[in-house]
This record gives sequence, structure tokens and C-alpha cells, in this order.
Amino acid sequence: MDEQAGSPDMATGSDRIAGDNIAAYASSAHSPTSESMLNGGSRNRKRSEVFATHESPFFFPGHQLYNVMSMDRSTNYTLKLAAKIDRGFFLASNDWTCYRRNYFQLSTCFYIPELDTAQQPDTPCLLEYNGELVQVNRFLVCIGAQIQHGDKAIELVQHTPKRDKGPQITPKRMPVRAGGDLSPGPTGLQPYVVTYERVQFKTATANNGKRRAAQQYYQVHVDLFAETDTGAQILVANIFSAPLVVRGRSPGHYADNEEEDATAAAVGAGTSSGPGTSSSTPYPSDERYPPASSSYRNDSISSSNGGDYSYYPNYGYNSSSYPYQSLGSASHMAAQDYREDYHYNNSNNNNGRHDSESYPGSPLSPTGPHPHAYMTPQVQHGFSPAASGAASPDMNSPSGFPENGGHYQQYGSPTYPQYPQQHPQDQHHHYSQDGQQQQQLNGQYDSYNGGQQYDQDTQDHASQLAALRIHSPTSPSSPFIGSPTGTTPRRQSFSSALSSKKAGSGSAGDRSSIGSTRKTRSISMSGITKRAPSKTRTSRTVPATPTKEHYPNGGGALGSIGGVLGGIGGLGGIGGGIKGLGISSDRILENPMEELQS
DNA sequence: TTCGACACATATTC
DNA sequence: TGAATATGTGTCGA
Repeated sequence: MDEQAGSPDMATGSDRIAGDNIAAYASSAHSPTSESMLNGGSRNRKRSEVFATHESPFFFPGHQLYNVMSMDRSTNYTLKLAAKIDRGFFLASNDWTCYRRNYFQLSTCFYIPELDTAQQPDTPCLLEYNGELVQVNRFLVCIGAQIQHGDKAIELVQHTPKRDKGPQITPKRMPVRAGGDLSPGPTGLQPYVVTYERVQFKTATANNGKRRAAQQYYQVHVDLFAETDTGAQILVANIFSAPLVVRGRSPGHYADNEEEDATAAAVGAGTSSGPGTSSSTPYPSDERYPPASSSYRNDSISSSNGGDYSYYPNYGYNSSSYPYQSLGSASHMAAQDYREDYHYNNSNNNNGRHDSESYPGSPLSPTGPHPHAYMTPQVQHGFSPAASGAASPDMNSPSGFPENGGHYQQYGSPTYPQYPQQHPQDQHHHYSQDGQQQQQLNGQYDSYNGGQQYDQDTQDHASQLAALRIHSPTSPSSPFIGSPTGTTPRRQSFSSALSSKKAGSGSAGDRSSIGSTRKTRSISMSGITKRAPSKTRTSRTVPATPTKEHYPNGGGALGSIGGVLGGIGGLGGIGGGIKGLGISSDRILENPMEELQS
């Protein structure tokens, strides 16, 4: 990929971003903060808002695979995908990193620049497919992951808040309409945005944390499908994220490693004050990387501010700014752009670096003097239709889940569900411009429509839905956006510098505290959330026998049990409502398509 | 070495 | 203010 960096289209898009991005993200950021706004903004700004930041893995410019046009053929549509990862990722050694066990969230939408707001919706329209024009009745999006430069699909899973105790599914294709806008609106009113919540990688990248070994990278991709009259779903566009490192072990493990590695100073392990921390930049003192205050941001939203603020403007809990961030805030958006000179062969796509040891440029930004691999143009976000809604395939929100089968066929692979999930190795994604390859790909998609596998998948998903309903509250109020109730609280906590068993301050709740020792760890480095070094006790000793003070919820196991029961009995308290982007992901829509299309 | 499961800690919301 | 909830993360065992 050697283009798009300066895509005028993309560049101009940034002007669609809200001006006060920091504020916008801080206040909405796809979190329950949006709820507060919907509630009238009565709540004070909480830490989750304060610490909202703007960096997260960017997406490379996308790729449209087929011509799409208006029904009268008078207008060719350019399908532009935009996506952003809202939480879970942080920069570590200049790699976008997350923990396998932690959640991340991805919002995506697409838009058609040729259509103004008034002209939306986009369907029906025509798709030029195999030399024929077929009618497209709707579009769907899905997310997936794969190994960078490889064919192997990486499973993504979504959990309910109950995590292990709840069901888990793979991200499903979600109906979506053109006109989405990922800009940080003040509420959850951004229409036509699909948000995948509580997503985790099923597996970690190989060799992460092993500096002498080749670091494996994953990439998240967002696919846009067009559903035709026949029910076939044809991949028409997609975008890939920056290379991602997925850590499989606890943060403490990496903290130790990084403390020993000067080059990882950017990681900063909380208690230390590595270069990255003291300077509020994730970059090591390496000339290759731009200063923190530069405009090297992958976040077009942030960029719209001129990029003249520090990287971690809102680190408020410690002067040694936390190098890990993401904190549930906005991130990077990218729009896909054009089909020419774009090669999606996984074997040679350069939607990421090829050199695992040297970043070609800022991981924060594809702009500036960086090699093409990290060039990401400014996003031209979608339109903002006056009204509509977005779907969100959160586990608590089967809203977008096609319960009734219909034309859906997304119950297989997490990345390309049309494939039997049990054969992920067969999921070769030849995102090539090569027509033959593409046809082959689409043929696979098409062939997967209907048939036994489809039925089976549908049934499987029906089962999943049934399970989900146990844990998924329905929104008692508005079936659409705007409901102040039932939002799923989002937290942006901080990892505290937890106790040291060695120091005899092991956590009482920690099993090992009873008979073993634990190394002191500095701030745990989750990319998603950080528990700030406790103001009252950065390291404390707790009794082996939990006290109410320590376990207000009754302690681990009991608390968990209580939590489950509460979750079942108090569904309304869990979710439903509005997310920062799009409509609630934490609610169930009885008929998502009707709502979406209404 | 990786990952699932269990459990604790704590932020956030109600 | 306490309970409930959500989620990061330490630890153990397979």
C-alpha cells in the first residue's frame, strides 16, 4: 500500500470531525458517559472521561472491490469504510498492543460521499458483479482478525459482562446503512454505526514480549458486504488495521520484561519514569519517532485539533504520564479508499509493516514522513443523517443479530463466518484486486448462502441468542437511540501498583497470597483501563481473611455468584441503552432490521 | 508456552 | 453510602 496517505478525500474528511474532540471524546467516548449526557448531563465528569484519550490502532485505507451505483446507474458510489478501535489498545515499544484477556471495542460505519445526507439511504442500489448488475438490498459489516501477512484467521470472541459465566459468540455481520459517522458526537446519536463491544482475541500473537524472536502481528479487518436479491452477501469493501500485538500473559509479565529493556521505556511500567512517561510520549528517544506534540496522530479526530497537544493530555493521576492508554476513548479512524493499486493479498499486502523490528513510522499516524505502510489519510467520515440508528452486536445486544435467519449467514467463522468455524485454516482471504481471486472469494461467500451449513449456523446462533437473552437486558425505553436508561456502565479504571507478596502485602484475595509470594509489580499495564496507583494505598497489606472492607461484595467467589444472580435478576441494570456511538449495544432489538431500516 | 478458569481488586453506577 | 456491576489482572493447572 503506497497510497492514500495524502488522499484528498480522506484528508478533507477530518473537517467533519467535531472540533472539540477531546471534550467530545471525554464526554461520550462510547461509554456510559453518553448516558450521563442523555440524562441531562447531571453527572459530573468522571475519571473515565478525564482519561479519555485519542490514540488507538489506525486503519489503513480501505479497498472497494466492486462498482456500486445508483439504481438508475446515474451515480457511481464510492463505498468508504471507517472504523476505530475504542479501547483496549496501547502503545508498547511502538506496537499497538492489547491483552488477549482484555476487551476492546470497535466501531465501524461506511458512507457514500456521492450521496448527501438527504439522499441517504443508499439502498437499493446496483452492484456490478461478474459483469452483471445485481440489486443490493442492504449492506452488512463484520469484523475479523488475521495474522499479518498470513492467511490464518484469528478468532475474535465477544463476551457478556459475565465473561466466563456468560455465553460468548463471534462477531456477526451486522446490517448497516450508509451515512455513518464515527466522529465523537456528544451522545450516542451517531447513526448507522455498528459497534462491536467486549471483543477479545481468542489467541495471542506469538513471541510477544520476546524481543529476540520475530514478533507476530495480527490485523483486525472490517468487511462490508452487499446483500443481493438472491441473498448472496458479497464482500465489497474492507479495511485493515495497523499491525497489532496481542499479549497473552498478565501485564506484570511484560512489565518486568520492559523494565529490563530500555527500548521499552515508553512502556513506562507506571512506577518508573521512562522516557515515554516523562515526556508524555510513547516514543523512546529514538530519532525515528516524532515528538509527542507533533501531528503524528492516527486519529483524525485528534488531528482536527491541529495535533498541537501532547499525547496524553489527560493523564491526571500521575505526573509520569501513563504510557499505556487508549482508555476507552476514541481512536483511530480510517476510511477505505479506492481500489486501484491496492493489493489485498495477505501474502503481500502491506497493510502493516513487514519488518517486525522496526517501525516504519509512527504507529500513531500514517501521515508525515512515514513509509507508505503506515500512511493513513484523514478520514472523511460519513454523513450524519438526522435520524436513524446504529446497530451494535454487543453480547448484550443481539439487536443486530439476525435472529430469524433471513439472509444472514454469519454464524460461522469469526472473521468470515460464512466459513465453517471449525476450519479457520481454510479461510483464505484473498483480498486481491485480481478479479479471479475475488470472484473465487465471492463465490465462496455466495456458495455459503443457504444450504445446510447456513441452517446449522442459523440454529447455532439462535442458540447463542437464547443464551444471550439470559444475560441481555432489554431496553425498557426507547428501542432506539436516545434512551437514557439501561446503558451499560463503562469503566475506565486504573491498575494500581498492587501489593507485593514479597513485601508481605499480597492481596488477600489472591490465591497465592496465602502460601506463595508475588513479585512486586508496578502499575499493571492494561491498555484498556488503568487502575491508578491508589491514592490511599499504592501497596497495601491485606489480611488473608477477607474483610468487608476488602471485599464489599462478599469477595471473589461469593461476589461472582452474587454478580451472576444479580445479572440475571436485574437485567435492566446491566445494559440496554445508548453507546457513545450508534445505538445501544446492550439491548436486544426484537427486529433489528426493522429498526435499522425505519 | 499458552490458555481457560477462578478469584480478587477496584472503578463506576445505581 | 452501600450494593451491584463491570472489568482488569494475578495465579494455577491443564
